[in-house]
Amino acid sequence: MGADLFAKVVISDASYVVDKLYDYKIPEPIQTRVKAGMRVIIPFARGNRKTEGIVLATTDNCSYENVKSIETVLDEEPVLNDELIKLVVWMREHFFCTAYDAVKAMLPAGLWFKNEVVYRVADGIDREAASVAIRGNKRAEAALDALFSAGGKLSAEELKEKLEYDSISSVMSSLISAGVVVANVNSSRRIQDKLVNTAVLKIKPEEALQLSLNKKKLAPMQSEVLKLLSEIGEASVKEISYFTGASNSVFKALEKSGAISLEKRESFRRPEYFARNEVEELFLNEEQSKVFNGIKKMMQPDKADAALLYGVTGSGKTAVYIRLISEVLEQNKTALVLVPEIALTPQMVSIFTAHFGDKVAVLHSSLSMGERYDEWKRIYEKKVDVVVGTRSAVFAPLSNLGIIIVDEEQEYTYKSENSPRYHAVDIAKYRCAKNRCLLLLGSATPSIESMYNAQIGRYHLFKLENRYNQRELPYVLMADMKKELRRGNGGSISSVLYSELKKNLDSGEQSILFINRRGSNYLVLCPECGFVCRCPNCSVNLTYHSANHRHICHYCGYSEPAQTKCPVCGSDMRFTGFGTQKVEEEIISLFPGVKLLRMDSDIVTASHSHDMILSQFEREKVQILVGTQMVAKGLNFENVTLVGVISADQSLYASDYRAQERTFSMITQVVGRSGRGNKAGRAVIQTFTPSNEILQFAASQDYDAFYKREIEVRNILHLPPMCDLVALTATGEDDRLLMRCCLEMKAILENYLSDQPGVEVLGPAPMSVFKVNKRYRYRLTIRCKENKKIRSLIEKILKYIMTEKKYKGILVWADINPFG
DNA sequence: AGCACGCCGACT
DNA sequence: GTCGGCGTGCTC
Repeated sequence: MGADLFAKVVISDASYVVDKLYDYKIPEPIQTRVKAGMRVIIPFARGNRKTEGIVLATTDNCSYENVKSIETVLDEEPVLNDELIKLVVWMREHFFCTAYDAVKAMLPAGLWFKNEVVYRVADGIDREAASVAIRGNKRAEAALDALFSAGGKLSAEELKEKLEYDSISSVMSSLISAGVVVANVNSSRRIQDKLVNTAVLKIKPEEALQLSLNKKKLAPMQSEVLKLLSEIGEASVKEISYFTGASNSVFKALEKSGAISLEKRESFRRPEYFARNEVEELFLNEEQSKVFNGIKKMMQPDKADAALLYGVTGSGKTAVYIRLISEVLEQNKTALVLVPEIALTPQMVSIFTAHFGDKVAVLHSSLSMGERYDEWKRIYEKKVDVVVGTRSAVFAPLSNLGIIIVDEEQEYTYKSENSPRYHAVDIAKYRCAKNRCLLLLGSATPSIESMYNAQIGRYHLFKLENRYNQRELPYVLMADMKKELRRGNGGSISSVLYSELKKNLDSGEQSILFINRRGSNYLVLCPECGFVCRCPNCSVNLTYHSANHRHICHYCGYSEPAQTKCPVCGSDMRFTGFGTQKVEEEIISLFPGVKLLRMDSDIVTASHSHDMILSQFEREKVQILVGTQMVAKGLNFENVTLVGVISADQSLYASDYRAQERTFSMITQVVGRSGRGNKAGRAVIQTFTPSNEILQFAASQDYDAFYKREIEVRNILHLPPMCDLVALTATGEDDRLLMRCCLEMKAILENYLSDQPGVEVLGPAPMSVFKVNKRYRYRLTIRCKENKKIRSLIEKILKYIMTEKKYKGILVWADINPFG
């Protein structure tokens, strides 16, 4: 008898309140199989319902008396390594999520298990014997009827459907304890490993060649196949058939003769990227070389460090990244590159695949589940050294990390909006510290936080201040929309933008118009009585969508047929707003016959991808491209010499403290799209407040002045990076109860934090969209320097609200430094 | 959060 | 006796 072994397990469906480590005994027969990082099925709670969990550690002692045993092991190999297991625990404490929230963020969905409880009639029990055992319980009889009529076996889902009552668990557990029924868990994965039938040469290549030439002994097709295999050793049956025309019987015959064997080999589903055959030689200019050498010097073995690379748009940050990664690979280490949104930066992917070929894995949201899973597996199996991906790729199971690069680190897409509410840069920092490697943040407009860290010496700062090939920055014009209005132009195109567009149409150069708003938004209102169509579930106005002629709520998805008459006074309703569609219509009426393309979330669907629209724009020399956020990033077209920002104001005067920063960054990016070729670029920014300081800084592309002003504001108003803002958001259907709940949370916070200097609790404030899906939303904001004491207080408050009966129906969550 | 368990009243 | 409703407290 070996010594007892125990596992520390976290449970998949545990709520935040009961989420902790549970001890389970590892039964003797599976003791050698169970390792930390493997998922298991365990009995949990009083009903011993079969639950998925993951082993975080194994020990040889256990202080808990009534310890239960692991039932089955789901994985053959750990799916999380030691580093990621530690990260799970860290995330749980820092982001107020359950351990399994963190686990799920790390694993591709294709690897998740679907655990289905299946009930089966116990061996040797017939219908009569079952009745006797349960002595006439009506519900149990009904369940037995259903079970027997289905042939003795039903999943919990199927059984629930057949019975008229919801809670089958108590009935089923009584049947199980009566020995009439047994329950099993059927764990299946949504994505299976893809296996390909492969022909493998089993004799020496020379021998195979010899044999293939012996036409008397061998059928012609067999000889063809052997000849091919003598050159390449092995290939998939499908490929060989394609080249030779050989049928299945040919392979069977060859296998029988012992010349080849047919084996199932693992294959990887990979998306196709536009093949870029020529790998451009990377020449770094003097400035780039200096930066490259500086950063390279920071990459000392076994040294964690961080750097910020501030490089103006078009200064060639990517070339520096590539050279640094090559350097890392030479040291036999791996590299992780995060990008804000791959679909918007296809160029970036093609550059990386061109340079590192099959050594790169790409992870992003538009991959199919199978592709995503296989890319993950290639990383896990150490088949790749470089990973390029969006937010969740920060969890890529690369071992031996040498560098993590976060490109355009200020982008909001790095912050997760759902639990776990992490920021990819924070995770990257953690991983770099643990792996003792370099964190490199790159940006044309660094976040105020990162630049501050650079200023106080926490990050090394590197600058690329010149555009590649000394290209000039675009010349920026401001259009005063107030003046336009006074002159009687109520449209969305100012006279300045009009004349610049005209110039480009005449010279055959292309223009991009940027609308900082989603989709084809039209506010629907009555011009007579002022009635506005509003969502019945949320406190927002509905917008008109021409695609389906309906009014739609952008928060909950509610929609109704478009109304043409005002329901209050009967007048004709009017659509107003700066949607892409409206701008499109205006352009067409201003420039009849113009070639124009629109790009927004309505147009960009599965059938019309970004790539297709953009390549059409380039190929057909479309004169004007009108679009939302999508046109702001990464596009690189030589013939674009004019960019127009239709309205800078909505974004600039948004209510959160990051609005200025976001607007500056957005305008800088958009303006950078202009003049990427030999011709100089222009940009027009339309605004009602042309004297606004931030817009002035953006127009002159003066990041330093912008930073100086913004950090002063943050200092005076006590905002990040001078402190942290921890948000406690609560939602509920009962407005007054919700308010009471928030006030109690505030009182608890103030009471326990009174000894902490400089800590302040703000709110409760209604969220900018006060009501979503019939639920009201308030937020408390704690202004503090986040620390262990505050975190544990917040954890206690969350647990208290979640379990307190009087607050039934209220949901609360915490978010450190939320975006918006 | 589930969900078993225990207590209690109603009904056959 | 048996059924179902609801309050209580635990989850290795």
